[in-house]
Amino acid sequence: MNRTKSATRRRRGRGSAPSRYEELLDTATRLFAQLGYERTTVRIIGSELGIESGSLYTHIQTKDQMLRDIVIRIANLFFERAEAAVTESGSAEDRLRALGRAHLGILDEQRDAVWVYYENWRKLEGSYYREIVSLRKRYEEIFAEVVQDGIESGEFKPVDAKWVVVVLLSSLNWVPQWYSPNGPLSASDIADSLLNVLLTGVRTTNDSSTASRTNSRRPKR
Amino acid sequence: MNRTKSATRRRRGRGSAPSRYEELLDTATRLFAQLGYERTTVRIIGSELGIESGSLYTHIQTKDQMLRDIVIRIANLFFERAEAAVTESGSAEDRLRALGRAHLGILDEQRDAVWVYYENWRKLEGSYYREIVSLRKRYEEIFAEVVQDGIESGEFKPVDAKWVVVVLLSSLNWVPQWYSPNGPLSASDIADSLLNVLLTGVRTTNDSSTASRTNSRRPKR
Amino acid sequence: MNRTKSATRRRRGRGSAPSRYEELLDTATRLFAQLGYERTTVRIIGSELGIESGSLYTHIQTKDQMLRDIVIRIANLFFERAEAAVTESGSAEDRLRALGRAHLGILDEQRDAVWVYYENWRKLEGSYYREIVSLRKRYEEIFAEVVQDGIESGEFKPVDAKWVVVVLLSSLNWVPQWYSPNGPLSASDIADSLLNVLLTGVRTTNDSSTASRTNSRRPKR
Amino acid sequence: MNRTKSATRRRRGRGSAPSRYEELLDTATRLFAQLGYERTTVRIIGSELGIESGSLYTHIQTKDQMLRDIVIRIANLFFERAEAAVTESGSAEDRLRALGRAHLGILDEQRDAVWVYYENWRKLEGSYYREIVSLRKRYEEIFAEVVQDGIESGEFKPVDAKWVVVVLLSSLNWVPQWYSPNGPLSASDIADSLLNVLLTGVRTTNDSSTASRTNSRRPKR
DNA sequence: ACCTTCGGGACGACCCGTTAAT
DNA sequence: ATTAACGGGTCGTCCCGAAGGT
Repeated sequence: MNRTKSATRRRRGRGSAPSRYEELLDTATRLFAQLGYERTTVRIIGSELGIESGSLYTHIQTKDQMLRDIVIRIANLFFERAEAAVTESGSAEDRLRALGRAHLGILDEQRDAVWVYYENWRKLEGSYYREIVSLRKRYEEIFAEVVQDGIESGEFKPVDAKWVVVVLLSSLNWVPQWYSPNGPLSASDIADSLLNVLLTGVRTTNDSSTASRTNSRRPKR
Repeated sequence: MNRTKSATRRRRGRGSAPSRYEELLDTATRLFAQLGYERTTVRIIGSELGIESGSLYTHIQTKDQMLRDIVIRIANLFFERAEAAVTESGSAEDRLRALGRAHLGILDEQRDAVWVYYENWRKLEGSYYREIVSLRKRYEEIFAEVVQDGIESGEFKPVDAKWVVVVLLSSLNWVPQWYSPNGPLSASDIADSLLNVLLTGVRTTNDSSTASRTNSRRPKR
Repeated sequence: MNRTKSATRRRRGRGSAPSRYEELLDTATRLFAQLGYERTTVRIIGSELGIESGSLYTHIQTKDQMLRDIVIRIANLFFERAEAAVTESGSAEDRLRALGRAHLGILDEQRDAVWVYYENWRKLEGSYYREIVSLRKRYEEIFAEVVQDGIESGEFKPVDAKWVVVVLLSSLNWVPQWYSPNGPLSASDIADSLLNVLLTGVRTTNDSSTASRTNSRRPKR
Repeated sequence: MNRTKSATRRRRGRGSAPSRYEELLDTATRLFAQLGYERTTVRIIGSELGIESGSLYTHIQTKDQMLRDIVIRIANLFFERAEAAVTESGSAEDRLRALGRAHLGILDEQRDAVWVYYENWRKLEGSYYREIVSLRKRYEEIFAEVVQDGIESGEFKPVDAKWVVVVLLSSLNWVPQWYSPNGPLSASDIADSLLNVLLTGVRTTNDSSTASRTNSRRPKR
């Protein structure tokens, strides 16, 4: 309980008492992350909060409304932080790094909620699902534009922006799968390390013809 | 159903009729992938096969034993194919490309099973879970060794092999999230495109000092 | 709500403000009539009144005490009005018509409460149930006495008073099942129309022997 | 259990084994009649049948589907029997008596189901509700036509057919409220007694002017 | 060998009438 | 009058087993 409250407080800033619903949502988030949405019963959520499962329904409408709330909040947060990150002027590389740090910063702050988001967003129904799909698409476009900018300005090689975005977002999105918050690496460290690899590449010789060689043997879409 | 049966036959080769259990497993795999494990009831599986749910239990022990079977088979398959891929001699790059193609080739062949694997391996209990963890670890090591080889032979830059593996495996593992089998891209295409980005990098100038710069400014969480 | 309040005022007369309890009871009555007792939750009643369900319990003891109150009031009202109707002197027919008008007049004034009464009186427990049974019995006796009077005075045919009462009370009791207050018929109209049928009969020829004929042929079952 | 089975057998005739569903429906009917639909839980139904509540759902879809089934069957039965009753030729009176006997005959055969029908038909949803409304309307029309025939042939007085039907159907519909199957009266007895009252009337003098007198003295609401 | 029928028994989400603290 | 909760209920669904039919 202490943990829950302090987490809420941290997120919502000092002084403002977190509403009971926010506390429930925090607990639910943690449990959904630990056990999975389906395996987390309302009884478990209740007992974690020290109340009966029925009492939950003083504050929530349905279990899946909680999931929706968690998912939509995070999807919006990703989008907003990304927008904020690219408004800062700077080189394409700087902005890409800002995007990476913003992305993993959210993971750092809201680990459980992010995990719940990744695992469950496809389960949302109808309009909620479509809203998420749309947000995810616009999120990708923010990345793609930065890469495109870099290519056009000559800062980046004339690669296919799409594949760069795929590699970058894959790397970022996969982090929750292996990242342990107690490890020595901060979110920024990871973002920079991943970007270093992506930006620098691996091959010693700058044989840029290789790309076209391998790519050329398929007519492409 | 035709699709299911022929898929089974293809996989088992030699025209041998698939056992009833294999048919059940194929159907279950498809449903677990479509609906999720928890939302797939034994009644749904049965009705998809044209039998009652109770009749399933002539062939299986429990529902989660089916899941175990699917997951473990795929985990082993990934490992075996990777091992096979690196025994072929060749440059580090060639072997890395072979690993990528092998990885995505499995996705191509067994899309549903692979998805089920990704989504559910963490749910396995005790020794099964540990078996998977171990297989995944050894799988990563195969990748790491190739990268390390490349670095030592001078074929690759003296980067941190770990991060290269992270980026590569992330990119590969994330493919199921966006890959549509009806699209114009084959598994090999994708593997090569991803590797091109990784090997070549993005930045025009090879300012390798950037890495240390950005990494050094760590205040930490 | 306006409707409810004015209805209450009308019923209690003398301009005295209806107590809060009366307001609750009016709202509950309306909801019990619309949704049925079981389907009307205390939360619905509260929200209709603009308060929380818990706040209801400042005014009431239990939900079923409200039901009791509604039912008993109506049962008493039926009885009292019937008693008042027969004290007026007049022919048996006049008194029967007065009874009919009184009965349907209550329906007109307190449609919802009457409906609640009909639908739920059997659910009352123990002494409350017995009280209602007794009131209903005495109510019937008032009707039976008037019919008996009419027979003995020669105003009515020498029929079995019991069956006359059954037909009359059935007709009156069934009115709520089809009566719409917005229709063109007043309670008095209906009472008179029903009594006209009952008093006059349907058959053209006054073959009073028919009654015994049909009744006599039956040992049956 | 014995009671249930024999009741089923009686209705379905000898030899044909009643399906399990029919048995459940019989038990549910009895309980719905005794306790009311809302107060009859699936657990009670199960325990009455000697099985767990969950096992009920091998045979039924939902609790309210059982209610629907009971109600619709009875509504149809009323309609079919009425249609059969009027196809027999005879005087209007004969046909009216046949209708009355048919109506109460159903009550006699299926007391509980009829009661459940009366108490719950309004709770059916959407199309089911509309189906019942329609059946009830056509049922009334059968009665109205017979009365109209009687009037036109001169067998009945030139009264308003509508009110005759109201009185007759009210009397018949109200019977379940007071009828005890163990009493000395058969369904046919009751039907005939009610019809005697209705056909013969109560008033000694056949003063047919009364109707207009009483009706005219009210201007209407 | 394969399937059906019938069932067990636990548990799912959710809702009930009601109370205590404020 | 509110807010939060209780505690036991609701219907419905789950996975699984056993008996028996072919």
